Amino acid sequence: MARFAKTPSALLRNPERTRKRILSAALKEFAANGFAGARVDVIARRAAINKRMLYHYFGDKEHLFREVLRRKMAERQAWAEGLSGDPAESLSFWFEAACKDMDWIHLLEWEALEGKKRKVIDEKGRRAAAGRGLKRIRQQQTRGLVSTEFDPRHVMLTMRSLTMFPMAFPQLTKLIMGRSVFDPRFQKERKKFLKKFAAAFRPTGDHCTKINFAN
Amino acid sequence: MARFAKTPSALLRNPERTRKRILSAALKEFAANGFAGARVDVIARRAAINKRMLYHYFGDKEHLFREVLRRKMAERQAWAEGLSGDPAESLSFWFEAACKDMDWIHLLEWEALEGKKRKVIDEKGRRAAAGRGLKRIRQQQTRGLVSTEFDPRHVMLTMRSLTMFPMAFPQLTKLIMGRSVFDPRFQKERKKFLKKFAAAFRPTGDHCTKINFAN
DNA sequence: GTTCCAAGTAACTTAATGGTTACTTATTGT
DNA sequence: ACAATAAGTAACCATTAAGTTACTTGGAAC
Repeated sequence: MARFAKTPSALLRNPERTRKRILSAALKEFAANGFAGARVDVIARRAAINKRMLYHYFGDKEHLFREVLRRKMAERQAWAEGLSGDPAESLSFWFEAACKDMDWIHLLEWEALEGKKRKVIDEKGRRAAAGRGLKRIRQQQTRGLVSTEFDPRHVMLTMRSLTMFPMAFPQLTKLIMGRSVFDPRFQKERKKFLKKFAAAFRPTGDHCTKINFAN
Repeated sequence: MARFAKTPSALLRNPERTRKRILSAALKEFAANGFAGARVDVIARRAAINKRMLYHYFGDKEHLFREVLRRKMAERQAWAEGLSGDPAESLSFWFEAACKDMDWIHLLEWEALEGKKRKVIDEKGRRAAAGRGLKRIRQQQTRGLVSTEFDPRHVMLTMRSLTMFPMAFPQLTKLIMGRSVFDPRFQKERKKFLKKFAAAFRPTGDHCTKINFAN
């Protein structure tokens, strides 16, 4: 039962460590190359494990892929729950999140491109998460922070668009902005822009009253 | 010189037709599967030509890919020049364009994901096209149709985001909207939303005067 | 009409890659 | 102590897919 000191833990068998190594290597590889482009041997090499172990733990490439996605999904969903739903805040938050976690953006992008065959992963959970997001937007509408002119679904889709697009299409962003999407100056400017632009979601009717009300 | 009627043209040698067949089959295959995922044999089969001809005309897979991209780029750039730069109009136009030409969206998406190694195709031409777009936006600013509060580059990036995102991430759109991105109802609703939302770009300050002016 | 090159075909080579076989070694429950 | 099982390794296999070799044929120029 007890593990003796003479056995240097780094060299001994350690299923947990092996699993983790495989998963994190796989995340990088799948994010960088998609499912079809990912190389099982590369994952094994980067995880510093024998390729056979990968099949031992995960069955095959497909299952490994799904497991990687599942974990990212869960991480991300949890990550999002603390949000108020105020556009100005949400936009900044999600934009920053996208900047910090390119792997996530890439996985979604690969899913969009390769996923026509494969069924959507964790559809139930994601639909539920989307539902909670919509609810938060509706709350903001009743509080007068988001215009009731807009369908909450369209608001949400729009916010996703604004926050994810630059990282999803870095080459277009570079062409338009003249700066790399990773350039901190771009990120700062963009955040500032989004803050201003968030006003677009606020109630602003034909009558001046609403504007004054919003502030 | 003269071609005789007895030779049924469909069966005879015809370099032009062969090239075109290869290119259009390649477009479909690359758009659907990216560079790494595309299968040369599939392209050949779909083009109803011998695989060897593909190498005869285009050298290798890589060159064929670049040629396909180049052509789409050119087509698309030409396609865009007739635009005024008015947000309401542009948003509708580009959104509709995205709906109608999913291949284009996909190619850009593949470029974003796979293009880290490969250098950007036709960078000069695209940068120039972007520059012309920015100019149009600046014109709209001086005409008072777009707020001078916003950096034209950010306006452009925002407009691209709004118009391309749903098609680029159909699975997210489906999760949020509850409808397929191909559902005509979605497309119609979205166009209506974008039309309203275009107001976000119009000048609208802290003073009521501008709102009245905008309408 | 004969020569010559582009257009076209079929069969092959080579390398990569997902997955497996057959084996050894550590750990653990009894 | 000792099966039984889980963790781990190395070499192998089957398939696939990009690219080639070696060849034939149409047709335009002279």
